[in-house]
Amino acid sequence: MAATIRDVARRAGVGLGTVSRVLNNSPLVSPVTRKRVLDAIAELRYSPSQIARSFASGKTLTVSVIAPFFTRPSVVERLRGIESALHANGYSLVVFNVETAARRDTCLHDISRHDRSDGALIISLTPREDEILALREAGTAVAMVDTAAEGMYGVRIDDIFGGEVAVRHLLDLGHRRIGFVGDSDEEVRSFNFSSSRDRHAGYLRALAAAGVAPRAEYARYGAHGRYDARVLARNLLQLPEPPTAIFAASDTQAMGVLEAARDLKLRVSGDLSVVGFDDIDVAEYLGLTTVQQPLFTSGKRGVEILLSLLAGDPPALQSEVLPIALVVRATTAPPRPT
Amino acid sequence: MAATIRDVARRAGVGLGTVSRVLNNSPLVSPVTRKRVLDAIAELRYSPSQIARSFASGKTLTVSVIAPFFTRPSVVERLRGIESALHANGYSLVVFNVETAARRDTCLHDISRHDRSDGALIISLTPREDEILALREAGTAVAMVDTAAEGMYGVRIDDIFGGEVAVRHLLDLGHRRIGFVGDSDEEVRSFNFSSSRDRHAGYLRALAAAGVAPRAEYARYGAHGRYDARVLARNLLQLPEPPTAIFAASDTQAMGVLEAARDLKLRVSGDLSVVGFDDIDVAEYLGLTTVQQPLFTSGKRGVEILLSLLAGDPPALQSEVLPIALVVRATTAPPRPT
DNA sequence: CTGTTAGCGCATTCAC
DNA sequence: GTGAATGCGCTAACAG
Repeated sequence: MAATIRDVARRAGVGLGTVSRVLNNSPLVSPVTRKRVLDAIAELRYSPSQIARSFASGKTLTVSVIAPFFTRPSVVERLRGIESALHANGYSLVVFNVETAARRDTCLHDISRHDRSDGALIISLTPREDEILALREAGTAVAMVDTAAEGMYGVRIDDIFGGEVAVRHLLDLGHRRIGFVGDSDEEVRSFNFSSSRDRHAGYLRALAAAGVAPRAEYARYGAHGRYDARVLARNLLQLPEPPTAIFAASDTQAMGVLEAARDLKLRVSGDLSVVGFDDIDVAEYLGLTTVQQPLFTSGKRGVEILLSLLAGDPPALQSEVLPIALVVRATTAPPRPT
Repeated sequence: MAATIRDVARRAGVGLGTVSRVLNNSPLVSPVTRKRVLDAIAELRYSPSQIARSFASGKTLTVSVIAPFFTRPSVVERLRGIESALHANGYSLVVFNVETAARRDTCLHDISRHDRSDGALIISLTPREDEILALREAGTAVAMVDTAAEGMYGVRIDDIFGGEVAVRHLLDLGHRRIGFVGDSDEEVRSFNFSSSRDRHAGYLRALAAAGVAPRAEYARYGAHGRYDARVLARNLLQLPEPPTAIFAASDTQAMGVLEAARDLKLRVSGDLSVVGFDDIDVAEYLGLTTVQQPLFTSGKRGVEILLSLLAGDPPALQSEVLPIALVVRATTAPPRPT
């Protein structure tokens, strides 16, 4: 039914290879021949079979991306950067949404059978050592976005520093009783996320630098999302000596904190200061003070790194670190004088 | 480097076709032979080449989805439903993000070369007649999500009814001066979106049913998103006789309306009632009254429809209509007595 | 510059 | 039940 390259060759009265050359923009074709071929292609409404092409060339012009919870605004924005860069380079994007630990493992395993795609992008998930080994052994081209791992190329931010910046801001405002709401250990472990943990480390570091002793009861962990964060924050705020400020490991969790404040009729920033992380779209709407990171750019850079890997010239830096910035809005202020 | 089916055959001491049969779970293989083959596969760590497989079989086990502005929360949620259903059926998902009219056209055109994928899902975009023709001619399997078009299968909601429900709610509360904020004609035209237009039609219908004469100056259109909606709503609210309620064509635009109210120090719902559409995640956070539609389900159903199409037994209904529901929250109340 | 050839790895006929 | 043979449509390497 559909015309093949052979039909075109016959129609144009040329060899099969010549058509192929025209298709691939080889310079080794005389203008007249090229035109004849192009005419035949147009007349036959020929369109080359991508699968056959991939099969013969070994290249699929497709990249897989493994995205945990791809509905999270921060992930979506990274994906947008990825899709955009990929499309600009003629690549297609196949998406794997990881919402369970089991799927995390199978996805990470499957990409080593580098077959359906030329390479993979891994968002936020850190491969374990054995997985890294398998990937390397299989020779799969991989770029990591928002994480780093031994010997892997990628782009990320300094989450520890980010946490530090957020908490230092609160300290500078005069807060001393500062809470933290982040991802549960279980979640961190089963997916091997690192950002919440690192941001917590930054929180501790900032406290230490200011000579403020951390209190165990001020750090709470739950499933990512508004709902858990809301409960955790409520608990925090009902402590005998509640924190005057809370640093949430993400803007989404910060929203839960804001809800908790609302629940308890606390005024933000009067009674409670809140800092988030990511600067997702709604943060501005909410007037949320947060740590901004270049989400779109991270996806874009991830693609660029992957493409250089595929092209055979790895980037100079293994792990590129993107800049972050504190965005001060309306949810932070000095604590109420006691 | 990687083992092929031939290696496995040799290793197992069987013919090449037998291995293929084992791979495809053909019953025409004796248990002992099957075991021998499976052992060889395991020993060689063989994994069949998907491209070769697709090439030989003509099936790619991949579905393309064309999503306009896939960062919009409503679209993301549909995508999640799509990814989930696709994965459950062993299909991969390749995503095309459409953010310009030009890309809309090329994407819609490209899927007719049904080659890289077995079929396509089109979200929210309505193909024009010539595009439908091309799709049909090419024999591409397509399911539409959130739109409908002559002769195409798909799943959607009744947006006109949805608009009507929203506005009737406002009328029931006693509002008579009701504004509308929706997508600009230009946007609607270049992408061929239909939902905003339909919801506006529902708005008019509800007004008519209540015997309220529509006022041209009460309907404003701009680019989708908070920013334009905010400006439009501000204009609306600064009219000599401003509306007491505004129906926004989407929750995102409703957020812009809420911002406008904040700008003008109007209290929602005291001074102004607001209704959105979609019931995206933040709607609950905002206490936004809105029209809920089954986003995840729409994606899931879209996939199911597409798969039946691919399986050769088209669904009974061409265009399935999903239910919607008014969710009354805190942004609507009776108008202030005059 | 151009035509011809040999596979890419597998599914799918066929004979046996 | 099983093995061998053909071809999917194209690219790449080779002669010319």
